[in-house]
Amino acid sequence: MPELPEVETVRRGLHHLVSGYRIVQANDLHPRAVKSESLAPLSSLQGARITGTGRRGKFLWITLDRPLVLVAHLGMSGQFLIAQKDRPAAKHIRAHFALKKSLRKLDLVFNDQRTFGWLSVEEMSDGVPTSASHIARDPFDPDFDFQATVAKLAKRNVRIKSALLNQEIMSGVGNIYADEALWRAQVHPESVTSEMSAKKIAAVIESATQVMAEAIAQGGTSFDDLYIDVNGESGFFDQSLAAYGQEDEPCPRCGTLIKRIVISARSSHFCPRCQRKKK
DNA sequence: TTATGTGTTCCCAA
DNA sequence: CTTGGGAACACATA
Repeated sequence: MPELPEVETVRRGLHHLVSGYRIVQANDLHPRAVKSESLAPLSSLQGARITGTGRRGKFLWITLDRPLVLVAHLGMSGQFLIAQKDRPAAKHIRAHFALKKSLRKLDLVFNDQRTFGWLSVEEMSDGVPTSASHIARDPFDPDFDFQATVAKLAKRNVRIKSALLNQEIMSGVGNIYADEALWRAQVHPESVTSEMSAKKIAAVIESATQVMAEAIAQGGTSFDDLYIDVNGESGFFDQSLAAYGQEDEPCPRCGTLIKRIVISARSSHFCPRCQRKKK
């Protein structure tokens, strides 16, 4: 399931490959492919030219030469793929776009095994599509307010792991990068935010930003071919994971075996020696 | 057959 | 009204 680094990898790929192309044809191929709140069906985008891309947290959008955007959320398994002859056809295609730029033609598909992802046609409001208006800025947003985010976390009464997954406090972090950020900051995932020092909270945000920046540089994390970019390529950050998915493997910092616990129905991986609740 | 999964939203209780 | 926790959503794989 794509988190910010994977969504950003997809956005960059799309930006590079489809900017300037005109949507010749657009069709949804599954009843849940397009959000019910969508202002219009995908077919209404026929004739529009793609001018660029945008992202906040895990929400992604394609801008057009009209006052509407095509918004996408990849959910747990959504993919944008450029069809290529030498690649087997994707098995869960939910939407298809035929694109054209002078004599060049491209087929862009939205593929999604688990159908938690969606597309929708929306208006922009305050710099983001309406469906993302409740999503907090991510740490790569030029207007991200670091101190305000520390303060917001400090007054919550939740476990830090849950707070990191809350996209209304700070967006972009999912289960993988939450575990990695906490490992780097040496914070126990069950530490309660209101009991943490501002310095510790700041360290967690800094670690999250740093680990996501490194992951973007590696093209994201791919465990299997569920996460791949628009060209079908996997990212390499899985080789750099210190905690996530490393149950019973030695902590890269101290050698203690990484432990797995469940916090609000999600797996959390941490080092029981260097991530203590009291610190 | 059962457990698990990179996410979000909705419902309920405090 | 606000906040936090858990279930639900759907499908594939181990």
